[in-house]
Amino acid sequence: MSSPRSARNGGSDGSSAKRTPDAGAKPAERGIPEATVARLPVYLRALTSLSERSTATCSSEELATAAGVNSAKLRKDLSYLGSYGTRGVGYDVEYLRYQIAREIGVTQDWPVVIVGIGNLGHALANYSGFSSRGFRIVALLDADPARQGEDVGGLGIRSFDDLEQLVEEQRVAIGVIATPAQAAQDVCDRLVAAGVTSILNFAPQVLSVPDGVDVRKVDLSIELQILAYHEQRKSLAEAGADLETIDAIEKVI
Amino acid sequence: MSSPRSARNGGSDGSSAKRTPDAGAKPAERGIPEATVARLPVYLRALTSLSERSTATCSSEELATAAGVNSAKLRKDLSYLGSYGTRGVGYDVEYLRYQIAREIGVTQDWPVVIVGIGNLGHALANYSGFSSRGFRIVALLDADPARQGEDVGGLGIRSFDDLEQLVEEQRVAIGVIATPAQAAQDVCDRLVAAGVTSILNFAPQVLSVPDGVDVRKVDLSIELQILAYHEQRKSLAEAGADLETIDAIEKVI
DNA sequence: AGAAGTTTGTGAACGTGAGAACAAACCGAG
DNA sequence: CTCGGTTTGTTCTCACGTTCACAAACTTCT
Repeated sequence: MSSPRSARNGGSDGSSAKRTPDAGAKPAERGIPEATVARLPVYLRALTSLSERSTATCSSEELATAAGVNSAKLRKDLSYLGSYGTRGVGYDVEYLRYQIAREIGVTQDWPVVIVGIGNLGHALANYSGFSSRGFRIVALLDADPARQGEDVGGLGIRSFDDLEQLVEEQRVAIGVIATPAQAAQDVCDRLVAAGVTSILNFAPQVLSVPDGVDVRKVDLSIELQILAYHEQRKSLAEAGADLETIDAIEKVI
Repeated sequence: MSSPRSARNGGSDGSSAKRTPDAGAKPAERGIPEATVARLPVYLRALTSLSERSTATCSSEELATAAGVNSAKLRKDLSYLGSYGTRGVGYDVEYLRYQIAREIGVTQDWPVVIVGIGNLGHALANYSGFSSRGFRIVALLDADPARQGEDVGGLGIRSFDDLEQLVEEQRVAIGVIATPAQAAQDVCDRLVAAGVTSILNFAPQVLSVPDGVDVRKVDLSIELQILAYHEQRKSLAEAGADLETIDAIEKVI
């Protein structure tokens, strides 16, 4: 895994983007475990929800329930950020919310470009959850001239050739790929060359990127297939048969 | 976690749906590790791609590269399914592809309902990756009468009230939720009551379901936030400053 | 047939994550 | 001020996942 161009995918649960274990020189470098990082946005959302209901403080138990995890895990996750709670009392909702937002980095604004404005691209462009959480879509790009000029969610679709200029001018660090699979790697290469260092990939395609670039993938059909696996097991189990036997028989066939 | 209605979310990397550890009576029960299950669809896709290029056999190294993992992990994953390779030679592409497809359960056809046909629902309904991989969308449901009747990808949008009848008649086991967050739990409850036992949730909302029901979530803004976290660390590191110091200073403020 | 070269499958070491349990710290009542 | 109740932060243990390393098994060449 020391090639200059290694795919940074894998991980334990479908989508992922692990940083190289030894990204820095120091051994620990105050690193928050990846599993915890993935849960922080969930806590943030739960806190926002509590805040909207004018809740001033909450216990780890309440917050954990709202976030769908157990309280021990929650407390351990929060302990990586620091000691922001008060024993015997709980957490101040607003304070904790700000601390998590700061740790994730969503107190600042992140400009984002979306490439590939098909069905999915349209949905992403219209998704309000981005702007409300520190992300600002600065451009919608598509290689197809027929689509260019069309207005989607208040933004015009522009040529993919505008990419380099855009990234430089607006300091875009995050790109979203919503193109067909066969175009994904080329688009990815252009994004990286233009200076994008974080990519969210919706195309069903393994992307290979140089070190220092993070890729996370969201793959709809993979999620369904994982569900299908469990569903199949359920129906087999329901049939009251011994799973090993069935598998053994099927394999012989 | 023994409540009759426990949220089955969490997991190490964003989206997930762990089964209860002791789902069956036996200790092992030929269970394939969850992390492996999540990668099988990736291998399946890589094999399909190789097959389309008329490749008859491949080594674990080749397949691993195509799937974006390292070869040791690939071999270990495949070893949970059985011994389908030949030492000194590699794997027969077609044979292995069928074995993985059978293990996942995509050799059969899975009827799927999609609830909530907004922007995202439209995109999902038009996504060709479902049908080509063993999933058949049997209905698009929406509670909004204004949307009902509209044709999306060859299917008419129907009333959400048709759900129960549909699930029974077509033996639907998998449901996709693409509604706004505030409707998600209600829709989820209706789906479960109707007999759906696997749910793919796109709404930014923690769902609570009874035991025996699997939920996987796909959350776009969470993925972006995870990227933002790493992006922030990158820019701090690039500034050449000691991360601990910066964090310490910011926290005092 | 035997030797040399490949490649799989797996045992063992290592690292990471989850959960239980508990001491430390805080609040409020008396 | 002290005591009892509450809740956090942390330690310890166990389970899971990843990676290394190598024997077993196969092919090919001589």
